[in-house]
Amino acid sequence: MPEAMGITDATDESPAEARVAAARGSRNDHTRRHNLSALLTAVHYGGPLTRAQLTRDTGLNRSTIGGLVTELAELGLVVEDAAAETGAVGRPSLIVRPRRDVVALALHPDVDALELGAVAIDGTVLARRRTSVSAPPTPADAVAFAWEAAREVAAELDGPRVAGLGAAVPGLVSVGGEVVVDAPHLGWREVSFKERLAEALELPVTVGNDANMGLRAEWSFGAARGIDTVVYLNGSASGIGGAALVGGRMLRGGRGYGGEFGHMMIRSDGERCSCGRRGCLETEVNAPRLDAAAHDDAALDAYAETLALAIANLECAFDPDAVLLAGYLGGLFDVRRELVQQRVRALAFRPDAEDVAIARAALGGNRLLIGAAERAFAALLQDPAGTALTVSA
Amino acid sequence: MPEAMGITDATDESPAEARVAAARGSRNDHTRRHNLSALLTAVHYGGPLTRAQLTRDTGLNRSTIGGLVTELAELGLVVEDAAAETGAVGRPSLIVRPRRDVVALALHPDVDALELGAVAIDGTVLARRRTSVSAPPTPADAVAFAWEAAREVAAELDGPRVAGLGAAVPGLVSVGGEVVVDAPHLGWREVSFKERLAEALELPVTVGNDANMGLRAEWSFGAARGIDTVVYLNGSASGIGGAALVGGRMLRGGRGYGGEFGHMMIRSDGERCSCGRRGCLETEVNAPRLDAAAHDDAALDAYAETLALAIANLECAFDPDAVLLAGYLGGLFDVRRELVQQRVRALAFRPDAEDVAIARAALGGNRLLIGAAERAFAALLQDPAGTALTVSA
DNA sequence: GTTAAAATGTTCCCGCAGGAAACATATACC
DNA sequence: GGTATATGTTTCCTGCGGGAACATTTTAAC
Repeated sequence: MPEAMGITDATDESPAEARVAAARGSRNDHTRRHNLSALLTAVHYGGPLTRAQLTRDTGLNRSTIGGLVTELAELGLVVEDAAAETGAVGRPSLIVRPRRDVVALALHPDVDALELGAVAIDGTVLARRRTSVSAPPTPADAVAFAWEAAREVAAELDGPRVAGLGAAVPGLVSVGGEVVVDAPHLGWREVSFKERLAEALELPVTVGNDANMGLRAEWSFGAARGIDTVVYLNGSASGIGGAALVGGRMLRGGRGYGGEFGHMMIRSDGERCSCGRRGCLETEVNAPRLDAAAHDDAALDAYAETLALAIANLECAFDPDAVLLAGYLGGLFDVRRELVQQRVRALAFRPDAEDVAIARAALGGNRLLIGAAERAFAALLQDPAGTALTVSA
Repeated sequence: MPEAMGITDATDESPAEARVAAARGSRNDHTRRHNLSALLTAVHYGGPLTRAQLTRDTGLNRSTIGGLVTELAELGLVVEDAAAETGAVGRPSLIVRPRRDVVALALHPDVDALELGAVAIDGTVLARRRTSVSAPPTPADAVAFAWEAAREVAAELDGPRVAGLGAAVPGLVSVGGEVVVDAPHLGWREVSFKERLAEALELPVTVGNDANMGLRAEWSFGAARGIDTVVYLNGSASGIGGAALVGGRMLRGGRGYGGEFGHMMIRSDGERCSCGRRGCLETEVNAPRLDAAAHDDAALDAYAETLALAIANLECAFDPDAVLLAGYLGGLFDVRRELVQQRVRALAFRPDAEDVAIARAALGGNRLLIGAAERAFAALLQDPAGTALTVSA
């Protein structure tokens, strides 16, 4: 886990971490929880690891690692395999891997389809169900689909143990995920989606914005793996969704509405946007316009320039280590890669602009499922011994 | 410390917290360090607190608090006073207060002056030295001034114990504070300011951007006290400095150049900025222009409108709980308060825009000294027993 | 004034967590 | 087959916080 070393610690840059520390005393068993979490998290992100590797990574004692791994195995979260052929001198170390029958469900209600997946704790999508819909689904549609698809998926996987369900919703979600405040393309407003899903499925549910889920997935297993300062822009039929990771923390904002980069003003004389302002990025560069310009080089150049301006503005605010483009913005970047990079460098305010990697997102159609599942796994990863799994028959 | 409760925890929104957990095992004595830190931090931010209050706030046992407070007292960091008259039933609880002879030095080199202050661990500025300069000071000037002023201040305070020195520099500072990459108004480029200060003063030194230091101060003892999602804009002779607190974490960016909101594009047909782009906020609204418009209502209205547009853009990205304005932007806000608030609401993309408090920063001339000192205290607050103090005679 | 009640400080002992060392085991190399 | 090396396992130790019992200091009641 060398990438983890780059994260700034609390002393350095996080005043609030220090203040929150004042509010919570620490008991002795917190240590155990923390270390169990550390190990499960390590094999979650790092794939199968030997006990020896875990010992080195954590700095803990061999004997301590032994006890911790045994506890995780007894909890049914990991298995230990005999070592493979390594060719190294010495007793081969046991390989610790997460059990793939521990899964999270991921739900993605969108304008034209409903999709549910079961994702193993190692990040692989084990099963999925998808239904196209002619009209945007209502919350009730989505709950009913989730219930049915969850049953089918559980049967297909032969009784997985489910950590919870994560839902990626294209719209504004309140900061705790309780309420879908406004999902314009779905037509949802002030919907207690989390509660309704939890009641129907009898699972722990987390609901979040789709762009945040997408970035989470890319950070966990995709193009932003282990990079903790990232700006993410996703172009879809429902506009441009944005998200950012700031020093390893997901930008959410006070009410949960942060990261709406699609509505950053990019041309003060631009067209009026549905949000009431002028020249928002998603009004200037959107799917219909790009489709229309598919074979118009000059128009594509202009859109690339606009995208570059947006990226330069975001770099100015966030100074990210990576800018990730997904959806049709990823497509535009593919056909105007050089131009975008060159213009971003020219427009960049800061030195070392070439250090910022602009890249297309990697996970494709699995992105939202993986991200939402990641979100659902978070509680288990943080407290492996204290988080119950639901055996789904 | 009720304000601390609003901070989102790692499960909720901070994927990287989880991953870094994997990289560091926890030993048993980490608990002790954490709890010592919690207590010292509590009295640092919360002022004098009784042991009983600490017991309630931390959830720790009375006996544990007793041991911890005794250790902090033996370290010379706090003193225990007999209780004041409370009128409450029961044995009066001892009052724990930080010792005011524990100080941090704060240095602020600016275009027209050099300033150094000694700030006690309770946040009060105990002593200061200031020198006006006719030309921007060189790094050598600043180091020489710091050395001399530190000696004078130490003499005045009769041998304080110094946690370190923090410097607030108006310019880009690399992420670890090692290098002042570019401070255009000072004319500093690629200066190893931290190392030079540390060698001259023989103290632990931290160097940071002035806007970050300002926001840190406001978060600790000013208008953003305990608010963990904040956008900060400071207008000064050297342009507009920006900073942001994102979920309690200071926005710094991958190289330390984050938060440069002064160079956010605000008018695509605006004037060319020194950074090469057009219509940057600090080109559109700056000190000379505001001075010239001091008695021109229409011009002031226009500048207020531009400021509102910038705030709306920032709200769109950050969804802050508070927007803090300092320097001449605070002045503009004072004379066009209603207009700015009304225009921000009208331009806001999100619902509940009225929840966002726009306010003028509070700490005035002490802000940078307090912020830089806070930064210097951070190591001591995080590890009270493991951080040495320098006795300054 | 005396006594009771309440809140807090202090002391002593316990359980739990990780560390360290000794020992056991499994591989490669000679 | 013996040795060096790396790792798993066992045992004992230290350190930390919790809890109970006791001591102390105040207010309230009579």
